[in-house]
Amino acid sequence: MMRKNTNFISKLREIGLRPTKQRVKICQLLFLSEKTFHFTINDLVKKISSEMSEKISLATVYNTVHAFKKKGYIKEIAINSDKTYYDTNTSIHHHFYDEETHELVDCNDNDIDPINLKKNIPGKKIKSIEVLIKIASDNQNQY
Amino acid sequence: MMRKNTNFISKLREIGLRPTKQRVKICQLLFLSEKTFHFTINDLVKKISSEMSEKISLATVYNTVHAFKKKGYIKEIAINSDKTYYDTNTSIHHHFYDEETHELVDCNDNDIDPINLKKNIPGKKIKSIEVLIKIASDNQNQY
DNA sequence: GTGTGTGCAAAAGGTTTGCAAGAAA
DNA sequence: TTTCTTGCAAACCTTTTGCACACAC
Repeated sequence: MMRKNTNFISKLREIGLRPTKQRVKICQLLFLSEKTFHFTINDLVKKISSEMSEKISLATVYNTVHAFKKKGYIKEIAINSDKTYYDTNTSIHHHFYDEETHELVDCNDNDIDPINLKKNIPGKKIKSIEVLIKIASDNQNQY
Repeated sequence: MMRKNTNFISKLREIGLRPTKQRVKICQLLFLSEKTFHFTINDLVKKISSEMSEKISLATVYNTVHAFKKKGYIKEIAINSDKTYYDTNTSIHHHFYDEETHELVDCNDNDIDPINLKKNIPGKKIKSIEVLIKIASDNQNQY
């Protein structure tokens, strides 16, 4: 436990961020568990207030999440939605998005063939390739 | 030209929408050209005000676009939560998204193999499969 | 006339920003 | 002491909503 926090402090230092207690706390919430997961800023804020007496300012949460994203510790998932979804799994993988429940589920590597892109855009570099599979109940219309 | 407008009126009637002059105008802007294109609500509003003296209320633009989407006349593209992007090309196809210019470019069918999904989620139906390829200049970092 | 659709302004929801006070180096 | 970070509130932007008036049928 102490061990973990020390790791987070190094982790933060490595990317040039001062290990403030807010950042270490957010690190714990995002990276302590083995399992990766998806979250929104709101999810994270709720998690924070359920685990701490003092709360972390919204601005700080946004700042920290942006910094982690910039450093590649987390990924943003492309979904047209009213909020931004993040993923603590930064490896290349794809998602199912349930339009009704707004739930996001990982799509296993075995479940989809690798995307084979035959075109490049001159002068441009590919930053990411994401597949989003939108799903909904079997027994209803789209709307 | 008159011919086209008459078509739009039928098109609207077919899906149970009264052909008001606002809806016909938006039809013209979206469907008159052979070429399909991508747009945001803001793009559309600007187009409207550059072509009409009277402008169409924002609420009406949103209502109309939502109605068209619901009826399958246009498609929403999953990119991120900043704004909603629409496509007048409703066929299955994928996109390049330039993170710097925020430009959206169609990915040709020949440029990418069809997505082969081997997994189903029980009780759920697949509504869409979208591939988004994020690109940026060759000569810079991600941010 | 009846029922829809439009326009306006206000509100909502998520996200960003400016700045003073506080913590880390 | 200097520089970075936090917290707060206000600002922002896109999208939604409520309601009176206007239009389509």
